[in-house]
Amino acid sequence: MARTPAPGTRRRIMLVASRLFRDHGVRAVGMQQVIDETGLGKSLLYREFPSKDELVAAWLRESDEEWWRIAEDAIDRHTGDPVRRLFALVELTAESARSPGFHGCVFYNTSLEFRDDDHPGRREALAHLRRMRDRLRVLGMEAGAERPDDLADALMLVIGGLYVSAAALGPDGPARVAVSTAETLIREHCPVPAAAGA
Amino acid sequence: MARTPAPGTRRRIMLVASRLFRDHGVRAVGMQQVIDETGLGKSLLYREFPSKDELVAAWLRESDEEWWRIAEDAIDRHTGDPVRRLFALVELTAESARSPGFHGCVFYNTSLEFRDDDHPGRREALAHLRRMRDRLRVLGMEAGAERPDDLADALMLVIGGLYVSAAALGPDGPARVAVSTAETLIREHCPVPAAAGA
DNA sequence: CTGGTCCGGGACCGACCGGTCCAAAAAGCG
DNA sequence: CGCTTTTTGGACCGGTCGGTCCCGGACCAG
Repeated sequence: MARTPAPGTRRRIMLVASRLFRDHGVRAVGMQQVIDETGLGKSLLYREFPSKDELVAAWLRESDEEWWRIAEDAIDRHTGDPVRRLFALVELTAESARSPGFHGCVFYNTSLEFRDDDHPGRREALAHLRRMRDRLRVLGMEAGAERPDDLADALMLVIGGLYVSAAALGPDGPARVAVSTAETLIREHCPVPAAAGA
Repeated sequence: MARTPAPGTRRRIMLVASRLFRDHGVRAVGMQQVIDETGLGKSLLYREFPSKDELVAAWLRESDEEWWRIAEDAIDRHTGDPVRRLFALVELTAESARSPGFHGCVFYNTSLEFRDDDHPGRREALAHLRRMRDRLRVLGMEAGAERPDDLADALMLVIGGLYVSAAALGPDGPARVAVSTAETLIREHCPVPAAAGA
């Protein structure tokens, strides 16, 4: 008998593919390149992922899961302060955009690379973006925003703008005011809880 | 002798290339496709544009020029009202993002497709984005913003977010609050000119 | 008509694309 | 050891990429 169909294989592929897709974009990376950099065989990759499209989709699915693991953790560090919980999500994106070789949000980027709604990668990307929007809306509601939908969408704009402008013009571009801009918008949308005095 | 090296040729190529690149992205469009849809010969295209990279760069250069023609015109429709002049630029981008097959800002998109700083297309794209930032800063200054740089960058975020989110989630996504968000930010940054009374 | 210019577009180039197949090597097991 | 299973990685498939070359026809001036 045989077993051990190599447990770490899938993770190894995903690690390499993730780095390549993130740094260079999906269309700019060939499957041969992924294979070469994993050191694995071609058949092994195509057994794990039946096609490039599926690899892309799986990559975004895992990226989404990882994002929410990190994000919910960051949010949970501010239990009891609903405004800061909302704010944490913006801070997290701003922080990620400050990393050296940053080239934008993989979800936005992939949705732009594949404009056919049937593409599995695009579908995963859009699903993530909708989840972001929803999460912001709920957090905005809990923060007491008068119009949580509007606040969530406004923050989505700031976050999206932060991503693309940091990718294009770097962290010293418009991205530098992202956090303070979000702060302004949150304050505008949330009635002051009469902090200490009034 | 000979002449008439076909005067409208360049424009015809540019028209087709522009539509294809805008709608499908640069990497998704082959030169053969451009040639086929122009109805022109292969040799003619490569005489006018020595390579695809140069065609892309020329496309963005012309798109930039066209943008500023339209934008300055929109701005000039509000002479004497510096706040509305600033606002006009945001309204214009919001309007363009509402067109049916909208797939984002060609400058942001192309800069994301080509991440090598030596790529001529990327260079043109980034140059345009810097011009946007500068123009917003000057308009912000003229509108009496306390910190024109910060206002310009905040508006860049809103505009960038508007583009990507409209491309991904459509005009009913976060893009719908772009104009009102920009309004909020402009008001926040510009000391009220004591409208009528005070 | 003749001579010359311009142009459409197919042949072709080497390279790479995503993907399939398979032979040989490697690794696990008794 | 030998047997089985896994794995490697190259050969190969048809197709497309950007780009070059060039043939034949259209066009025009004389």
